[in-house]
Amino acid sequence: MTPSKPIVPSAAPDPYKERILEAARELFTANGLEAVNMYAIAKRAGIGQGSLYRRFSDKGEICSLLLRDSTDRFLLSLENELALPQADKAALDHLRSSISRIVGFIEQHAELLQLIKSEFTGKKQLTQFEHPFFRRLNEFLTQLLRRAAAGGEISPVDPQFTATALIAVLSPDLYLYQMKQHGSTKEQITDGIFALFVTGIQKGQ
Amino acid sequence: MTPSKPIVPSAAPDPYKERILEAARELFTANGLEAVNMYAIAKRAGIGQGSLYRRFSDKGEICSLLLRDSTDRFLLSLENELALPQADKAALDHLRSSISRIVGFIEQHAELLQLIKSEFTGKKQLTQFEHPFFRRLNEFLTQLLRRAAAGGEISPVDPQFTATALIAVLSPDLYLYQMKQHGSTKEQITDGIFALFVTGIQKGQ
DNA sequence: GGATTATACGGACAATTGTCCGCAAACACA
DNA sequence: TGTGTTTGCGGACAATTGTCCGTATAATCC
Repeated sequence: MTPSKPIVPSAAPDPYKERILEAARELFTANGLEAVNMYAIAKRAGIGQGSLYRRFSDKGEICSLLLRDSTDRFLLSLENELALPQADKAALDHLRSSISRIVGFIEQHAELLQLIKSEFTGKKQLTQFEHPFFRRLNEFLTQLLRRAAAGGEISPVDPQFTATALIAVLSPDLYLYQMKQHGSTKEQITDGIFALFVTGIQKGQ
Repeated sequence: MTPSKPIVPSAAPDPYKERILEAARELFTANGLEAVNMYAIAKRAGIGQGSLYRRFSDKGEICSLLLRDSTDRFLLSLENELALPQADKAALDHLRSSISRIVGFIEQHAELLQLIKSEFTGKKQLTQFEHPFFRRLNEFLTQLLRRAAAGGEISPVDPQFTATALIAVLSPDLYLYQMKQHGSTKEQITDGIFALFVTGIQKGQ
């Protein structure tokens, strides 16, 4: 039994992955996302294309992992709040503040998220909603909506569908479109979402 | 001056386009959308790849044109209703029935629309909202929402943003996801959208 | 009507993606 | 330590996309 790897699996899970991510990060920051291809990443990492594709089937997966730290921290911070004891009737306020934070996150990483999404939906026959990030976000939002429903805060909507619809509206695609085509600000977009997904489903009034 | 072409420009705008669309249609129905590539379409149409790419930069554009008849007829029928004299306070009902019809259309052409969308957003730096079909749908929905706002039927939301959000929710992506992952029916999806985009923005109650 | 310019066809070619397999290093077992 | 097995590296290669340019045909102009 070799004590180098089996004992601490997190210490060196795959040295190649690190080198690939390092190479990708360097090339991305130097040339932009679009200008970098898989061959160049393999070359830069000093490995063969086969070894690269064995780990990442496309650029989107590399970007996903580059964002992994950020997304994990972000999702965890959302999820942790969910575990805290809440005052009654606070779920909708909680939803409102979560949406604000999510829009902020989308804004911060719009370009990378957009590429991840297009690669993810392009190859594979998948929808954006099946990506781990959106899947986890969906679970979070569904739970929040269920809580609001249980507390009688909202009219009887389907929490699962509403969460998915909310994610569709929170997608980087819509964000980038509103910015580019209509010069919307982050605040305008957030308010627009509030109107539909907070005020709109609020019970009474 | 040759009297063959200039006089009736609609008679033979581009004989090649017809042959390409014909070839594509045949190959698509025979082998499915995914299995057909641009080279095969050019070969089948009996032309060079250059001539094909001069007219269609990718498969998505070919699909767009294959759907063109359907989309045109559909959008025109929506738009024509808008021109009809309406009773006051009918805009929201009109929106409701339009949503139903749009969901039906999405359902009918989900696969093609999905491919059009992914090609359109993949190459080019465009969002789905910039595709002519969604652009026109957006204008239609915006106008309907403006009318509802003018009639005091809805709370003061931004019609333009709300229309875009509605389109995000009406995208084939969400439709296919709900069907595949949650076994939703067309009716459940339609009801979910009604709750957010009709009942939700309705004024009073 | 002969010369010049414009148009556009189509296949060769470059670029990129993704796969496959020969080969070598690591491992397992006796 | 020798032998058989497994793993996985990496580059050659196939597949596909998209571009480019030599060339033929049509239009325009003396």
